[in-house]
Amino acid sequence: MIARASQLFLPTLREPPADAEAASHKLLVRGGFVRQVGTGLWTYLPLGWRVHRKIEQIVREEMDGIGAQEFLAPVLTPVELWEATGRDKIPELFHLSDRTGRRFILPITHEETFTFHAREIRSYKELPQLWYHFQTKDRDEPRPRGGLLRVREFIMKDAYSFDRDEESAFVSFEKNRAAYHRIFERCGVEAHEVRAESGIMGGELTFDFLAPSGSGENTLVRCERGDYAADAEIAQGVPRAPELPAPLAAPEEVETPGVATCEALATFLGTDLAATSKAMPVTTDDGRVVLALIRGDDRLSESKLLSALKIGSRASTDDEIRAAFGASGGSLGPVGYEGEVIADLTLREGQFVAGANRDGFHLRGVEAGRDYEPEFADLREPVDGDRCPECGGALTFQTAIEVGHIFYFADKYSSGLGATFLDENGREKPILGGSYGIGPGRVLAAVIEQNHDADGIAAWPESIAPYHAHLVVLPGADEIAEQAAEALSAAGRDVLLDDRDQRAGEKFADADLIGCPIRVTAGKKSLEDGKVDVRTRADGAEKRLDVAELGKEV
RNA sequence: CGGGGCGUGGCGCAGCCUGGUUAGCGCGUUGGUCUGGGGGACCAAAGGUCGCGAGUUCGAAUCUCGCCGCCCCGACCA
Repeated sequence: MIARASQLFLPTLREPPADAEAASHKLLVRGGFVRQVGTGLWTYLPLGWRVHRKIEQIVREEMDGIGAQEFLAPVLTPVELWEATGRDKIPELFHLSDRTGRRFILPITHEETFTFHAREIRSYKELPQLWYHFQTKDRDEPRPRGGLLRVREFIMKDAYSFDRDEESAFVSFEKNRAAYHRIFERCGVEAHEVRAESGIMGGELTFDFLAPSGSGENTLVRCERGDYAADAEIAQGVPRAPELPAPLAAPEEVETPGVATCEALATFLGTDLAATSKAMPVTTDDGRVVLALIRGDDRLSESKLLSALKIGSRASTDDEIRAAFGASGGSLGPVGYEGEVIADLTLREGQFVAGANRDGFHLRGVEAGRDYEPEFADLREPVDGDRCPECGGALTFQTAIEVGHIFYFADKYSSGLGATFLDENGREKPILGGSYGIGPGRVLAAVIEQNHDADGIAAWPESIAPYHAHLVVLPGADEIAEQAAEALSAAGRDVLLDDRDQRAGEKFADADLIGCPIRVTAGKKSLEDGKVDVRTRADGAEKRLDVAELGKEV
């Protein structure tokens, strides 16, 4: 097809909006792909919507390819469905009422609605089922940010699988997982599957797809050799080995006046910082004071602590610490502490310096299992310099965007909503479910984050480009430009024919900005030899081609 | 929700501290002339409740208070 720029609403800007920071945010606005309506609320302009739709189509083809059936469920949802699963308390939900006072919510995902429909499934003979739709999600986000990176309203492709047993559910899960890899591949976005945080729930099977990006809210940790990838919130890096002093037969108290941090302690004693331990008392939501113990050179990962304790917690107050330990922060340690101690795995072997629970004193030679009995868990934040837990290779850290998420949740929704089936033996069982989400808008933003330069988007992958070719028409070359456009269009290419009455420089700048994979220029030179210049946006390679060859060559 | 910042023609900004003629500048827009392969030049023009509301004052874009909106950091994130 051929679109004429002179007739499009294509408001490109020379300067990025003052409040934009993320590259994708700046370029999407400058290139006339999107415009902001309010915080976290965006309109896709025609150019942006074309990209969105192309991404949708790829997702649709891959979902259909694994036997998924496309639905369309409503946004406005009776609150009773959400009360049935207990999710009506989620703070991100928008609530509203109709004129008679009936209450509704705007869904953040559609598990309830699809499980509601799954109640029509009566027999094991109707299973498995895999359903999906593209539908608007609304979320009362505490802080939308970064243009399209985190928004309050967006379209998501969400799919729901319904199976009779775990074995079957696992097959459904694997199908979706494989489809996701194909989707990101086809969209030209680099995305890595990582095991995601299971949080307090635990036991659930969940993977994120993270796209490395200049801006984002996740940190992707990967092994340089490609055999390990995880979100930093759960990644298990292997830290360097500490230089431990000669072991002692029993802990030995040393006076450490005025030493309040591990750094000061290591300096004072002349030991390796990694040979000290850091005591971080936390108070759980149910009021217990738990001593979290990590190596002196590490930072406590709050997400890992949450997973380990299976309950929320906060740093204990000075008063709570004094009451529990009889000492103040800076001199705390596990030895002699009556409460729970949860220690990082790095402290399992060896002797470390720890607080003595006596102000101004520490203990040398403290050994887990001998001097205190902790529960062990992975509690440390991985850091640059850690080694791969699989192979010992170097780990790299990259900020990333979560572009997809797959989740197996068993009967979590079907039990609340009463979605059951009868098996061969006539026994009623809960249907087992999983959900699979992709945000096309985030994919779109991720592609730009991964493909841009000083001039603009460099370039859209062929598969999702708003147009395949940006045809720059210079004065006098209208006729040959039309022929070139026809040739490209006949070959199945989408053509943006830039027939605006603008300077050459502006058209070239806009072409670079918008980032179609190739730029075709018809100008004065074309009038002499009937050829046009074809330039590849990604690498700047340029060649002159006969109009007749265009369809074949490009 | 805590911290920081911003709000002035379509876009990007100055003016505010130290109140005082018709509120400026660049880009863009409209008309015109010349131009024409990397955001060209010149001429003319249109376009602004200075976020909203109170207050102080003879007088408020400017000072005070309140509210709203937007951005960034943090908390949070099914």
